[in-house]
Amino acid sequence: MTAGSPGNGAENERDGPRQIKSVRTAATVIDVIKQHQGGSLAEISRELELTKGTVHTYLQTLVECGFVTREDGEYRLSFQFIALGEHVRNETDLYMAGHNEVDELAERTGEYAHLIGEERGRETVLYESRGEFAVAMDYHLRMRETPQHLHDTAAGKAILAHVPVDRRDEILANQEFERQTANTITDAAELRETLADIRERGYALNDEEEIRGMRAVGAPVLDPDETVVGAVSVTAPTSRLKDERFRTEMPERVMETANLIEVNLETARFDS
Amino acid sequence: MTAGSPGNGAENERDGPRQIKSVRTAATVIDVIKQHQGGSLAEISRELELTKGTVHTYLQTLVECGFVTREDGEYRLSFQFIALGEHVRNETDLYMAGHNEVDELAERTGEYAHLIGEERGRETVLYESRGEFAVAMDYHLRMRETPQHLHDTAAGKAILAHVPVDRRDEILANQEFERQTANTITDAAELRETLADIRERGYALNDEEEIRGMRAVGAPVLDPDETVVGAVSVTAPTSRLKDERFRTEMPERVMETANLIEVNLETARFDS
DNA sequence: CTTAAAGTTTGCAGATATCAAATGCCGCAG
DNA sequence: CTGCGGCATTTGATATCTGCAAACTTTAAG
Repeated sequence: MTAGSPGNGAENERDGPRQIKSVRTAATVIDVIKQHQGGSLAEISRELELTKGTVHTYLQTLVECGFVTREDGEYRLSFQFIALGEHVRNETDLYMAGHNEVDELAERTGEYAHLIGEERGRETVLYESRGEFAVAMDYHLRMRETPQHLHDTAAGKAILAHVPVDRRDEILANQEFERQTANTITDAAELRETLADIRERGYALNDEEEIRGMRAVGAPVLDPDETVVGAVSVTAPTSRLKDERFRTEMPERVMETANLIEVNLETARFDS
Repeated sequence: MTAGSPGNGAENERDGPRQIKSVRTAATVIDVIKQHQGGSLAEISRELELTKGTVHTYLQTLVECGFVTREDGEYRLSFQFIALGEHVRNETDLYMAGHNEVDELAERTGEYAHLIGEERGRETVLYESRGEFAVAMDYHLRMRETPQHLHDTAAGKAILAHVPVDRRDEILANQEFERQTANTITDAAELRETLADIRERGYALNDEEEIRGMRAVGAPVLDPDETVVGAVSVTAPTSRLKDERFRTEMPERVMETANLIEVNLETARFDS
């Protein structure tokens, strides 16, 4: 090797900092298993373009580490991830400060209420509470299984509106605004305007921008020093969320909850 | 090296199948971050007995892969784990077939109800539902954050009782029965007897064996072909769960729920 | 019984983790 | 302002590990 690239065999990763190639590969293996919802050695190795022998070694390792299990010839992600997820949740101040308030919000509104966290420009559902009128939906399965973009949900827009400008620009630059419905905002300029409004009013609306027939109202949760730590939202069918209720009543409720959570965050210290 | 061991530098792993060392290391890094609830590079490398340079490379990689995030100098496990956990949950037939029934059970009894899955001889909480009398407890945090042993919970014993003998022996051989309270069964012979009873009656009791002051009743969930896939349980303070209610009424309720879930498992196909 | 596909093991050569040490980057004390 | 100490980052060199090819075993199918 002509020593041009950094000691590493970095061909794809543009000379970024040095990394452990095997760990990248292992992460890909996990991802393939996730996408395919489990699979055989042959399937996985075909997908990865690595020899069966190699993939076999990776799977042995991942099983041994407890990330993957094998059941009648099929490899699947193990329950360990459920436990780890729970651990991360309980470590997250926003969750500890907010889940009871979100329960309350769901109860008072009768609809779905969500507590949303942000990381790397994506949103993750930290908690979901279902009010009595909220019917079981599959919609949230998808959004809970992978961190989602921020441009097409009420909570996401609420967060985006309160992120420091430089970081916001970075986030927006690094993703396309995928169109989900006819109402999805896909234009950067338009989104920026909306975000300015949201910042002024203190809440965000989602008018069937993510899912047809569903509206949502979201409000940011801010740190004492005005940093966004996440958002709260309520989601309901358009038929139950319109006019006054959509534009006045629900925003007030949601902002109230967000405020309560902010207070909890300031008062209680969740450090162990 | 005298080429005695298999190509690998396996010094600790008794010549088991070949594994990827870096992946093992990465798993250890994740574990250390989990244990310490986040930490700086210096802390982590001290703990691991690897140079800072090396650990730095690992952390770069894990951040890049989305498993770890960095926030003001502290590394933490990322929200990705929450999403992955959710994914695994939704992939699990027992969860899909059981969580509504467990909600129902919690509502009817007013207590905590749990849906438990088993993997590698450990139990994982797949779902928890809180009835109206069940007070918030911290107890479940610990048990939800790491797969637990099976000998000291009602659900665990219910599962253990219905696992094929050879596997049961293997599980019991590979773990000590850690004493949690004065009532914990720590004697293998005694445990075997109890398990025989459980198999006969169809339910398991936990009489302050895991936590002082708490009792529980658990019943196994079986496949069409009699394989255990998990268990259901109800947990309550001893003061609210005694005499008839503990020994007759609650076992019936819990078994009924377990049965309903079995029916759901048979009827519905959850393959995507 | 034959054949094919999937899974497992192994030797080898080249790629790559790991270390030590240099460098850069704070914040703190004087 | 200066120098010190801890932490984070980068780098070159080399012993080690990874990944392939290919043999071998097992399982499923015809």
